[in-house]
Amino acid sequence: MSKKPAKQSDARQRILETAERLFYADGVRAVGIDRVIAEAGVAKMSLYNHFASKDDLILAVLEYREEKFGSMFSNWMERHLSNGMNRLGAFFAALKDWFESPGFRGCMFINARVELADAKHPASEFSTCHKERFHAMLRTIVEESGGAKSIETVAPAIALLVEGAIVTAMMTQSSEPAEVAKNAAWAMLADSKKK
Amino acid sequence: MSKKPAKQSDARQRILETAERLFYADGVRAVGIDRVIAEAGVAKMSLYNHFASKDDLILAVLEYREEKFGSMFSNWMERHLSNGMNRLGAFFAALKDWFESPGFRGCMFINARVELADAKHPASEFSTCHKERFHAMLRTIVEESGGAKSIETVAPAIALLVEGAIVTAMMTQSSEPAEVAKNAAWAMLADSKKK
DNA sequence: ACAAAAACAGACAGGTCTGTATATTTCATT
DNA sequence: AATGAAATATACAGACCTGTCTGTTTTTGT
Repeated sequence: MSKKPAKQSDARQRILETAERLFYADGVRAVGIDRVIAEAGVAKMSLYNHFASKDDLILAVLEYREEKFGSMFSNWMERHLSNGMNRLGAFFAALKDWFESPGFRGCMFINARVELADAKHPASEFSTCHKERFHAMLRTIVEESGGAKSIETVAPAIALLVEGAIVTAMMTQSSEPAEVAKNAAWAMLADSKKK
Repeated sequence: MSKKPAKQSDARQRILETAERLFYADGVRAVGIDRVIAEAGVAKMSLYNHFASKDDLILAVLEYREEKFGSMFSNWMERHLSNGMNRLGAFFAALKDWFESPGFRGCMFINARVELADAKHPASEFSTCHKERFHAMLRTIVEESGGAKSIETVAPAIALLVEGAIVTAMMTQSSEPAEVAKNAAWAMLADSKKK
């Protein structure tokens, strides 16, 4: 008995989605609470009932972003996988899809880390942890795609290529870095197999 | 006759140096004009006599930063070059020196681009141009260091490695990415020569 | 239908921000 | 010593920021 409330608050979800959109587009510092509640269509007290402070909201948004971005990226990859592409190829194709998606402005976790400046800020620490998880995922893809002997050196190098591609795509507003990174990663993998 | 003033304003230089330090450490949005003038020891009107607005100051600081960072990086490289290292090796050694320098917080131009969000902001456009210049310099180093046949593909890939290393070093507060990038760059160059 | 929880609206406090205005002081050159 | 440019100190306007407080209305579970 007793169906637990179970229905997560509606206002909370609207706040998260709106804040993610605004924070990503304009930056966590540039966007004020007033703008979030106005565009989310909620009362200020609703926000402060769900989140202790703006810093708390930023952290919650990043947690939400990790999930949403993860499934978005998975979807892109799935589409390429179902076209017969191998996993690493699908990864870089998805990377390109991301760079070309409307409103692309780089990696939200890097951006938050830069904007907050404080390495001890919970959102900063979460961002660093997200990068670890992202690189671990990339590493399994590399493992599965090429039987590289020296995975210990190849995977971190490919991670750098990907991070560099993200930043360069953001700076130049171009998806070309995805191609450059893909080709370099392939060459590295092929080279690693030869040895 | 008439020795032109010739002596560049003292206050202006103090403002630039102080603003560069604060903007780099805490971010251009987090640091207010009041803090800049307080730590520079100048009057507010002195700042607004030399710079039309804060946006104008940010741009001037980035121009100043490009020069200062360029000579700092050159000095690091020179030291390694005089130890018999080749140019690309010296580049990555200098990169590591930078990562380990006190107060390292990534690339100021990337950071400014992220914080300002607006791609049309003069400081954003300057940052993008700086990256072009930086990558052009890196390309000549790659050309001189290895007789890579396929410089057209190797140089941009190494640029991605470097950008990725900068961002990852900033996120993880570690200089290890410099090593990873160096080894990957060497492997790519060696591979390129084989063909 | 009723009581409790949640969301709403809106004012407000206290602080910070950029940029301006005003009036005084320092200082190099003549 | 006189003059004019530059730097100074300080106050202020107007906007924005986070977070709180006080009520009212809507929704929800029993």
